[in-house]
Amino acid sequence: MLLPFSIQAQAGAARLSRIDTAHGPIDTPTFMPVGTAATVKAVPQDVLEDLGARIILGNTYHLYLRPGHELVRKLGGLHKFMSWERALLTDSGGFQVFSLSELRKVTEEGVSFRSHLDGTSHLFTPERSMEIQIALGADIVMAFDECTEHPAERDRARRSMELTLRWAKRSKDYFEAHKQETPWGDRGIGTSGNRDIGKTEESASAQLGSAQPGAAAVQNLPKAPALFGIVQGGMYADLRRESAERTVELDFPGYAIGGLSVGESREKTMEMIATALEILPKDKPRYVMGVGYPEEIVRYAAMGVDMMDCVLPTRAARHGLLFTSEGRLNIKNARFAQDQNPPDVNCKCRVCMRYTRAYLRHLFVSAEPLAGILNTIHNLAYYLDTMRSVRHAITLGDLTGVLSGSVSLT
RNA sequence: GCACAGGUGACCGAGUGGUUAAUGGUAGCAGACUGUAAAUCUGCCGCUCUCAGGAGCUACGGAGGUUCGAAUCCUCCCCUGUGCA
Repeated sequence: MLLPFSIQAQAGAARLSRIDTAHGPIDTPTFMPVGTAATVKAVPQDVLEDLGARIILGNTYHLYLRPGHELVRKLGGLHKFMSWERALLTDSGGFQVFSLSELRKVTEEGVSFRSHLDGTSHLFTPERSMEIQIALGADIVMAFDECTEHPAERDRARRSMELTLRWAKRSKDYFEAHKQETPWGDRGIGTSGNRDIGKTEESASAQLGSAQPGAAAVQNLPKAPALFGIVQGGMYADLRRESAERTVELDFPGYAIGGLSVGESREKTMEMIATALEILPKDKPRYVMGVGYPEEIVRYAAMGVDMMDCVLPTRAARHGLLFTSEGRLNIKNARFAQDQNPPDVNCKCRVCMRYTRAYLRHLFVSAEPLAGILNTIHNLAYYLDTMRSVRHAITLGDLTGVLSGSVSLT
């Protein structure tokens, strides 16, 4: 089995499920912190573990340029390199087609980038992206796609979608032929020497009475990574539908919806997600890439999305924006200078349990490195707790509380 | 006391006769951030009004003066730094 996916509870369209990877289980709906350059910026790996992150992202383009995927392979793969024994998903570089649009040229063959680091030229193709992601050793590999810009004319969105479909096929062909070449190979969970990697709070409680979570799970752990296809289609519902259908025909163990949150309205984002979800198989993980604000990810989870990632909690934290149960607060604002409350009075994270807004503001205003660290830890705690409360709500069969934002995060 | 060098908006610091309310930094105030070229970027930053296009006032140590016009030139005064007594 490439990527065991078991749905344990449902509430409306939302599903509580468990994905088993060679590097541990993932309870979904899940939020995946972004660790582009083999680090979730400002957060040590052990803290990510404590916060309950089961899977984080890495980036093909960035890690290929520095330190280089062959070096990472030589050093035992990305998990070992960065000392992260839980699951990893690598983005294919498709988003950089969008974000580095000034530095690249797209052809049928692939995308040639001029490195943002030193200006040198590099050709990324679906095959190359797969090779790099396999060398890095991701548990979940993303097909190489073209993240369509917004706005895009219908014809442009269609051509982009078609290109992504052709690249998806090439990605899959190369991936299937080489997926055994990961640095971790057939090394299972048993040899990782990791702590409690096999169990999660949800799976432990959901499987009461059964064998210890780890033992049963080890049986059918994947021996190779899984490749996800990506739905594109711009902001056109019929193209999204067609993209979803034709991507499903290629048959992947999981599907992503990409090309969203690129400038369109939130209503449009929802519409595109809903459209794709109608087509994507319900018995496989469904991942919306690059979203969103806390209210948004709750919303999408309620619609049946299983996985999401976003730089927002980490980047905004480094810029002084904190997400809390009472809304967003810009910690650098003068009104917090003497505020002795924790960042979020309803949050039990290590930052909120220990520090005041006044202190965090001082750190930020003083440009102390600790400001970004503490802010990021809180924001990730808030996101991960939010998803935890969503999962809990699914087991109770009622998402109205989390959707209205009135649910406690503990 | 003498000789140099200086005194510019909260601070540092350009400008040395006219598009100068005055370049830049810093500090301050606010905003943005969605598969990370982001610990980044943007706006405001003398005062008072404003139909938001502007209008009026006050400003370059102090007081006079020259000039159509002065932060910029002249005189005196005050203050700071360095050196010599």
